[in-house]
Amino acid sequence: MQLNKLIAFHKTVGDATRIRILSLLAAGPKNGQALAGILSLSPPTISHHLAKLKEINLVTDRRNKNTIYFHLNESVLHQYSQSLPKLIIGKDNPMTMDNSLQLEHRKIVDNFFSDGMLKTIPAQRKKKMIVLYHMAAGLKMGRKYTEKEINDYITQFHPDYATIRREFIVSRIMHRENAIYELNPRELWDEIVES
Amino acid sequence: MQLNKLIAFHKTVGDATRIRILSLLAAGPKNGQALAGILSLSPPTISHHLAKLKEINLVTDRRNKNTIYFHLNESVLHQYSQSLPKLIIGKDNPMTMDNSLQLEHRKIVDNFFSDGMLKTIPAQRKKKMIVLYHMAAGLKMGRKYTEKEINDYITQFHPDYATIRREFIVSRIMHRENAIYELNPRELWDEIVES
DNA sequence: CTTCTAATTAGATTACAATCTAATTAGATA
DNA sequence: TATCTAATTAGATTGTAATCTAATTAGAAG
Repeated sequence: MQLNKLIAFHKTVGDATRIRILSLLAAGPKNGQALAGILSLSPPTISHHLAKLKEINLVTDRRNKNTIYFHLNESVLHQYSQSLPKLIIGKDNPMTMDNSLQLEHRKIVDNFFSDGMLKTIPAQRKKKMIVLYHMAAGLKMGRKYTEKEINDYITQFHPDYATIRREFIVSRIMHRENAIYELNPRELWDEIVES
Repeated sequence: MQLNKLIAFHKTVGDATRIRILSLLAAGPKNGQALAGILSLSPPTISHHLAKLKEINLVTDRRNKNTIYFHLNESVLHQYSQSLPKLIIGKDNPMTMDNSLQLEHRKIVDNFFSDGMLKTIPAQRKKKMIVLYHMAAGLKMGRKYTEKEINDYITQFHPDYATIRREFIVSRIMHRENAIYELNPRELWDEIVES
């Protein structure tokens, strides 16, 4: 799947009329005039859109007597939909936080935690980051937390919630806005932990 | 995820320049001038594209001194990429059947299909089974099909519908009774493909 | 408070895309 | 062959979007 076709796919599909056509075809093949009627558009306009959809093989046509029926090609839809993340970041599945825990990370976590409690805050930057990362894994991306909620959450790992809460901010794992706390996007974390 | 945002996503991402920006940001955060330099575009043009990417939250920005670093938000990319098939055909995975496509199956399918069309019918039994299995995934379990419907359906993958229709029968993916075609129960398939 | 740097906004240009009406084509059927 | 139907092509109009230069803003740093 090369770049140009993938861009063409997204451009083609980034149009309300064409999305409506695809939705209609998903229910079964239809001919041009039927589509024109349902969508209140002229036959040439439908022809125009179908031509674009056919260009990328999202739609195929089959004639029966005088009428041409247009069919949705579902597998092309799936193929293209899955290709963009693959192209941009080299994979198609979001990895979960714990998937990124390599053996080394696991060791460090085992060393610094006992029965789930953080024994001491690591002095080494990298180890500290891994430990913070581990604790933050239980917070929900996109959720907003009050300061009290954060404090309560942190005390499940360590009594000194103030220090650790501060570390979450300075390490840029979280940010605070008007006393509301929230996780930063995942990709930012990676950059931090790798560094 | 509502329609308008999804269309906006595809429109936004259906542009070569923005794809290049996203690819660059996937390697790590960059500031505007860096992007302008790499892409040989003016800073206002970069600003324009980044504004569109920020509108749909694909990109976030964070200031450090005088420089603003732009970050890719991977999870948004995944979310949107998976939403289109869900919207159009009511699910995001190619059929329950295709869920069983392991990596190996995926590779074979990618090899034998190009833009949804079957390039050649595999000679190896196992590969042929996987390819047939893939094509049959768009048929509905329990539904009865006329021969013409089956022919029409198959031509979306390959012009030689007669051969493939016969393969469906001999492989026991489908059966025919009084010129009516119907899928065999799933559990029969598994046994066939694994064997 | 002035100056520097990076980013954005304003405004213009150019290219492309959605839609229409009118004309044309491709097959089917009589 | 003549005619009918559905689809496409031609050509015009209108709207949107990519890109540039020039002017402006937002912070940082002296």
